[in-house]
Formats: sequence, structure tokens, C-alpha cells
Amino acid sequence: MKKRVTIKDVAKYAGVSPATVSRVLNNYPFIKPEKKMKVEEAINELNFEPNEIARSLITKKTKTLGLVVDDISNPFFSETSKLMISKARQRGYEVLIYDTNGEEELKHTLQFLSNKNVSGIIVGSVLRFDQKHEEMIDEKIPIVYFNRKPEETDLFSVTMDNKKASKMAIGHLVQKGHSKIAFIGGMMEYSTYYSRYLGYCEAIIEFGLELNESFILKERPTSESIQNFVSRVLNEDDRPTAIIAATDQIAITVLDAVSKNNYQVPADVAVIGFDNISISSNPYISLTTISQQKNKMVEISLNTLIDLIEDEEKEIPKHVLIPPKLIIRKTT
Amino acid sequence: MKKRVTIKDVAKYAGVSPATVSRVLNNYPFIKPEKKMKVEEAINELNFEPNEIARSLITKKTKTLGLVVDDISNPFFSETSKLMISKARQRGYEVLIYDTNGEEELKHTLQFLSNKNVSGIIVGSVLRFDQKHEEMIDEKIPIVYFNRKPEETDLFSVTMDNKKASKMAIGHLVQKGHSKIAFIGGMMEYSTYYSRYLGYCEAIIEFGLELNESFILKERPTSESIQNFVSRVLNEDDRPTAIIAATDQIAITVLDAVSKNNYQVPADVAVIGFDNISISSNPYISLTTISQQKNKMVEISLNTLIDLIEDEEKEIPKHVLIPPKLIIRKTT
DNA sequence: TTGTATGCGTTATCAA
DNA sequence: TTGATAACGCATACAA
Repeated sequence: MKKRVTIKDVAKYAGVSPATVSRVLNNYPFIKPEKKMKVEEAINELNFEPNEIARSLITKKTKTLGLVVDDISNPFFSETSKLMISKARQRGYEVLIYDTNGEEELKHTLQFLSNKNVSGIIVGSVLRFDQKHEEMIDEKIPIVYFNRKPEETDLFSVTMDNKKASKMAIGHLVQKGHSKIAFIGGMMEYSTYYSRYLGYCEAIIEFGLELNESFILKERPTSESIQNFVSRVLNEDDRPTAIIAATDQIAITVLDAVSKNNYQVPADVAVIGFDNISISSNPYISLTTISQQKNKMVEISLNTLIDLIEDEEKEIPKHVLIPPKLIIRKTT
Repeated sequence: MKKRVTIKDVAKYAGVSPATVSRVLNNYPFIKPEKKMKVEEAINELNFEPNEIARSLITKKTKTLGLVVDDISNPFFSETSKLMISKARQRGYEVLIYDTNGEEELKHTLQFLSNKNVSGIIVGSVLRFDQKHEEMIDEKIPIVYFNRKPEETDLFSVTMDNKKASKMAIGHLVQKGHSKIAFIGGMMEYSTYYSRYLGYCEAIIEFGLELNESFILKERPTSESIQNFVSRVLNEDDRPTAIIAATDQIAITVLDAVSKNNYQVPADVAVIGFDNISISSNPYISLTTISQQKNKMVEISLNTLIDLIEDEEKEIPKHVLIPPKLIIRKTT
């Protein structure tokens, strides 16, 4: 158990004051090059690593970010979290994942993370009508909404263009000759699913198709409600020939429901999902889907947050909209 | 932007010294009940939260744990991480997830986490023949191996009884009348897959079946190698009627390969996986599998680690083996 | 049982 | 351009 080497040890070794070492560490510009070199030598020689704890006690900033999600075991979030963690680390930050289980009030979560001294928070779990978070935290911690955003907000956000995504899905289906297209939405409290729903409605009209309320499931999509819905619409005289599901996970349940009703995918019914989670590319599933471009989305939100934290006087765009991408596989 | 309320503010408000407040915070036993009450009142009144940073600068302990995984987007790890996070929080700890991408040397990772001042580390990514980690870190940080363990180690570990798991799988298949059972292993560098492989071999012999080398895939299981293997064995005269896959993810690819060869699951070929990841219960997949009892596994490893951190006196079991659980669904 | 004083390892302030 | 010195918020040895 070695003793920790501190800035003082380095100072002594280099023959300068601790303050000078600190300045070298923080890239303070006005240091005699020779002294700077001596200090750097000492740092290498002694294998010195600055103590982040001591550092943040005084700067009031930590090199850690909070990431708030509904459910980390949801593939969309686990896959984006992975990206978040690795990209954050590249910029010298760690990330503390906070999983609300879709239950906890965001207000508490933010206060909690604030007490944990995170320097910034990425929120992936906000509802459309959540109360405003602008003034919510005692200390002024930057917040970036990720993937979902509230209807009205002054905070920064990075989301996918979900309306456009639905339109792409329908465009693809129309091109394949479909005109009766059903839609299974997620919970309408989430901006993502709501926008996908809006986009669906708009596109149906734009393409001159008939908007049929009975082809839309707005209920909370459980395994059961999905099965029921699919059975019902497929048994109508004028049944849909394609089904759009608001998430890949729903779509996979739809696949099962369709085959239970003795229809083939894609011959009888085409199915399309959203998110491009990794299991969707499994050959057994091979689901056509709209991808979020997770990589881009993570990168931009992270850059936004870190810029906000480090405040480079930069011009930071308030609301970034990522274009969706159609990934065609075997279900359409 | 309120000013942070500190221990001094509380002291002033309660009419005591900062030291006394500190003592109350740390449950120091010899305090006059009335003073203690005053302090607690002040704490509530001022909404005081102790600054963990300042605290850990002195105690050299942080309330954060490191969790090292291969790939957090792998469902097994994202599901266990979720449990880890919530259970850790219940005990007042946060968790920093370190994703090695299956690449980085564990030694570097541990040193990195040590520099981040985590109080303990759960390692879920160790290989069978990794070098010893006992003496690896400068400061003495407790380590617990989770799910996988090295062949030889003096450190603590919590793993599933993987041999027994394979035997359960085979027992189940034998009971269903199967006697030709193929096995697709994962990478043999991992103790989990290796033990499952050993268990398979032992059980085949114990049940008086024939151990057929050509029914075993030991190669790194890629989508392609799995497809090839399945096609080959299913086209042999004496083809297997059941396939055990070392993970659910492999099993799902097997499902596809089987149907591509125009065989039905489970009528012609039974398939069984390991891990019970959440997608396996999707009705479209409905995979029979051996569950790890993640909840138990996480709980025990977390308790072990925190006991190691907090309680020097306790008798802590060195290597805990969790019994597997068979979950029968539609693929067998 | 309690208060005073000191120190944890840095950065910030000020004077030189 | 550099060095003393004082914070940061708390825990703890020591004194009382």
C-alpha cells in the first residue's frame, strides 16, 4: 500500500512551489518553459495523478455526468448508454446511470444527482407534460434532454425527427404497394411515440390513404393488448396489409401475433418497427425498422452537455433534430 | 442559486459546534440526546445534505462502486447492471459502469477505477487465465468476481453452478426422449462457457449417451459459424434431435438456422439456451432456457463487496455458487 | 460529552 | 512569472 503522491511531492521534487505545479496541471499559460518541463518530468517520474476529489472540492465541478433513463435493460437505452459511457470517457468524464424504473418523479432524481455533485445531466426519461425543470435544481447544473423532450422547454434537447420517421416508414410501405396500414403506438405521454403517431396520421393523409381510427392502437401496448389488436384487425374484411409498431420490441410481439393468426410475414402482412435495437438484426427476426442513428444522437447530446459545462462561450444549438434512417430487412 | 448549506450553518443554527454536528451525522454514540435532537432539527430545517466530496477527501472512501463488464449492451449485463444499480443505491452507493468492449486489459481498467477513487470493484469480465489481480492495484480496493472467475484466485467470487446447469438442460432433454444432443459453446476463455461445456460432456456420459465430438461447436460462435454448424449436423444421417446453446443469443440464431434447414422447433429439433435474457420470454421466441437467478447473484455479490468495504470483522464466504433454474418454454 | 484546531489535496487570491 | 497563504466542507485527535 503505497502512500499517495501529491502535488507537494511533485513540487519538492521539481524544486518549485505547489502552486506552480497546479498551474502546469491546469495549462496556465505564463510559466517559464524550463520550469514547466521540470514539473512535467517530476510528474512522470513520481507517477503522479491529481486527486479529483480534492480538486472538485474547490472547483465544485466533478468529472462525472448523470444519465437518467427509464429502464437501462431496455435495449435502446442499454445500447445508447454504452455509447454514452465510452464517448464520455474519451472526454475525461464518467457517467452515473440513474434508472427510474419509469416510476420516480424526475424532480427527485435531479435533486439526487445534484447532491451527488454531477456536473451535468442527460435526461432520457422526460414526459411530454412533466413540470418544467429549468429552475428545479438548487445549484445551476446544465441539463440536456435526450431522445425525448417535453412539449415546452427552455432547456437543450437532442431528439430524432420522429414525425419524419413515420413518414419514411409509410413511404416505404406505399412503395411496396400497401395502402391499408395499421399503427401500434406506445404510450402517448412520451414525445417520441406521440410524434410517431402524429407523423403516421399526417403521412396517411399526405399519401392520399384513408385514415382509419380502428387501425390505430393508442392503448398502453402490453403483450396482451397487442395480440388482441392484431387479431381483431387481421380478421376484419378490409384488413390491413402492413403494421407499423412504435418500437422494435412491439414489432417483435406483432410478428408473433401475425403468425398466430396464420398469416405470413411479409407475404401477407408487412411489419416495421422503430429503433433498430440489436436483436432486430438477428436473422431469426430480421426486422425492417427506422434507426435512430444512436451514435450521432449520443455524440451530439454529449457534446452539448460538455460544452455547457465547460462553457467555451460557444454558440450551442438549442434543439437538435436527428434525421431517421430506414433499414430494410425481411419483414417488409 | 442558493448557497450550499454546510455543517457550520447547521452548527450555528443548533447552537453547537461543527464537530458535534459531524458526530451526529456519523452516529457517534455519546451525545446528549437533547443536543442530538437540536442538531437533527437544524438539519431538517436547513435541508442540509452532507458533501460527499469533502467527506471522502478525509476518509479516502467514496460511496461509489466500479462495475466492469465486457459489453453493457449485451442483455445479460444490461439486465444485471440494472439490478446492481438499484440495489447499490438502496445501500447508499452509486455505480460507475466500465465497459471494456471485451478488449481492454483488466489491469488498466482496475488501475483506472482505482484512480477514480471507487471503494470497491465488481468484475464481470475476467478470463479463465487472466493474470492474478490480487496485488494489482496500488491502494487496497476490494474486488469481487461476478458471473465469471479465473481458474485460480484468492479473491471473492459469485458465480452460477454452470456445470450443474448443463446437466439440468440435458436431464430435461433426456426426459423428453432425446438422446442425440448437440452443443454450441461460447468462447472457452470464459469460465462460464467452459463450465457449461464440461457439464455437457459429463452429463452426456452420466446419462449413458454417446459423446460425439462432431456434435460440439467449440469455435467462436459467430452468426456464420453457428449457421454452418447447424446445417452440417442436421444433414448427418444420425442427426441430433436437440441443440443446447451456451447463451440465449446463440440459441436465437440456432432457431433461425434450424428453420432455414426446414426443420420445426420443437417438433423436429429441441433448442435450449442459457441466461434467460428478457427477449427469450417474448412469445415469438419463447425459448426454453437455464436461468442464472440474476437477482440472487447480484444481491450476493453486492453484499459481499460492501461487507468487504465496510465491515472488517465479518466472516464472508469466498466463493458462492448460485444454483441454476430450468425455465421451460416452447422450444423443447 | 463537547469544542478547538488541524489536515485531507487541490485551486484561488494576493503580493512580490 | 512565481510563491505564500487561505479557502473548499468535513472528520478527527486532542484538550477540556
